[in-house]
Amino acid sequence: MKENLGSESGKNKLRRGRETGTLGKLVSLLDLVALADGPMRFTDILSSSDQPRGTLHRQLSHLVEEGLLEVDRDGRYLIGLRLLTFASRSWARNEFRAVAEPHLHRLQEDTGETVHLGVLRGAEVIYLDKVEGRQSVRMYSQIGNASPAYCTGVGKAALSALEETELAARISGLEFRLYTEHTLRNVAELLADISAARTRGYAFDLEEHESGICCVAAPIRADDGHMLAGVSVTGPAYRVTPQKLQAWAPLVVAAADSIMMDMRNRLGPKR
Amino acid sequence: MKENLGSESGKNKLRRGRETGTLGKLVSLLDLVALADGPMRFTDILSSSDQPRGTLHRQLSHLVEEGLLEVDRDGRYLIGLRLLTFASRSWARNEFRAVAEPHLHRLQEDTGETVHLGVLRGAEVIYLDKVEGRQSVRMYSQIGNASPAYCTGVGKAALSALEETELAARISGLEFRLYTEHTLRNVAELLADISAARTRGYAFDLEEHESGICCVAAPIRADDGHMLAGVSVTGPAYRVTPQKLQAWAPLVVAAADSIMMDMRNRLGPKR
DNA sequence: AGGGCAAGTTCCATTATATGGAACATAATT
DNA sequence: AATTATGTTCCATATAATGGAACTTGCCCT
Repeated sequence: MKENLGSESGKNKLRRGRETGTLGKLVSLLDLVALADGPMRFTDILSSSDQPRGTLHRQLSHLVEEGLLEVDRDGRYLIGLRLLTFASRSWARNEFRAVAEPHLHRLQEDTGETVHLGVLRGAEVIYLDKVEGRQSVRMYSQIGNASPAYCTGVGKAALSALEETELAARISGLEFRLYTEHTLRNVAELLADISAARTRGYAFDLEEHESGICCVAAPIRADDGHMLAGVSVTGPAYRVTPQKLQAWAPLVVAAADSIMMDMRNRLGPKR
Repeated sequence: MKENLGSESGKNKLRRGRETGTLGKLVSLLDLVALADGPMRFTDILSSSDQPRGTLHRQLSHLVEEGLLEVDRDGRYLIGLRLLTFASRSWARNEFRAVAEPHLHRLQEDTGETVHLGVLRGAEVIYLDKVEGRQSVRMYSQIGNASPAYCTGVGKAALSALEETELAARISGLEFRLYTEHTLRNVAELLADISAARTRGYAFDLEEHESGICCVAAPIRADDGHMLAGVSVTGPAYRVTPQKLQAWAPLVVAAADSIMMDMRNRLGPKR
């Protein structure tokens, strides 16, 4: 019933990509529930997925049994706390994050604004850390969040570290959602912006993702380019002028380079 | 209502409780990798799980394909960032956490010490939120972390809100690991402590989980007792004397009650 | 170097597991 | 009370997972 097409020997990069059998279907369900605005009833899920009722019911039961989903007292499904526990460990033991942390704090102190660390996954940025000035409120708001690379400073900075061909492959067929009136509209605009960022060595986000929010970001090439990431300084447009962003750029680039160096020299018991 | 014990005609070979088929095995793998101290090589996993090589290889490949695991450049496996993204959404949309947040901040301001919010899952506490005073460093350190209920203030407070029979069921057969010299040693000691907490209305943790760390915690009964949780104020023993803990107790209880009330009155479109 | 050995990957017949249609239950609505 | 929407269980069948073995690859050792 599924995509059994696709050939034999050789890596088939199907557009549907995933060929992970049972797991793929279950993860799709997790995704569905995670992306919903709130708890979902059985029927909501039934109509959004194309599984028959019996099948869906068992799949959900298994996910609940494993703690990946939970059922509230009204019988509605939501993402389970077990995932939070998994993520907690993942984050706490993340070497890159740990190496970067002191540099993020220094950058925060030097600029007084919020500092972000994010890694590139495909054409998305996943935020790994965030250091704010005064208020520690909303601490988790960004961490773990995945945003399109084309409209974020960290994303564009990371993209600018890619080879031309690799870059083209990643952003081809991208859908450009207009978050604000300044959001880039298509591949051409994005390529131009990235090209500029590449020659400068850093990227800007001028209210492209969220109105009133600007940032300057620098790329981080870690693990021989196997991992691409970025660090940024972000603030409200009324306070963070283009001149300030420009002035901060060297600091951001320096922080990114320091992180890269530390990653290279990290104490490896192995390797 | 869950527990579909062995039962009918099916032949269950494995004694292992969960009967979630393929998913159960994959989640066990996730657990294995998540709990490891660092990245695991294929062989490490092979020897820790009892799967044959071919099988394990495919399972890991599927997990990687879905982003639940990742492979570093040395071919070692670690927990994938995709889980962080799932968790991020789970956390951001968690109604209980959102309702509690303002109360946590007020409690933090009133006491000047760190405030925790945790929910009870089985005999474990999963920390949902944390509000610190000055330093916002280590922000994630607790969130998502799962700790035994018997040695944490939040855990014992939540346990004290259980019915006797339910309580007995949850803590029977518990293994008591001695984290410090003050950690409770067995069910009897735990029951006595919980009994005292129940009459008081709040629980203490006097360096039972971590040396030099004390706290006072109150239980939160939400969703008609369907969900049990707790809120606590924590600090270093040299600064947080038993007298101070005692003095804070009413504040903590008040915060817990306020959260409970807010949960009851939350704007429910449904139900 | 090259021989030996461990680590990692692929293959495919067999078997276990997931599937999905339909019957069965339960709650909501009139 | 009847009707509809919603949730749950059952079981023959189709599908996907299994695991033994063959096959690479990379590393260490004399």
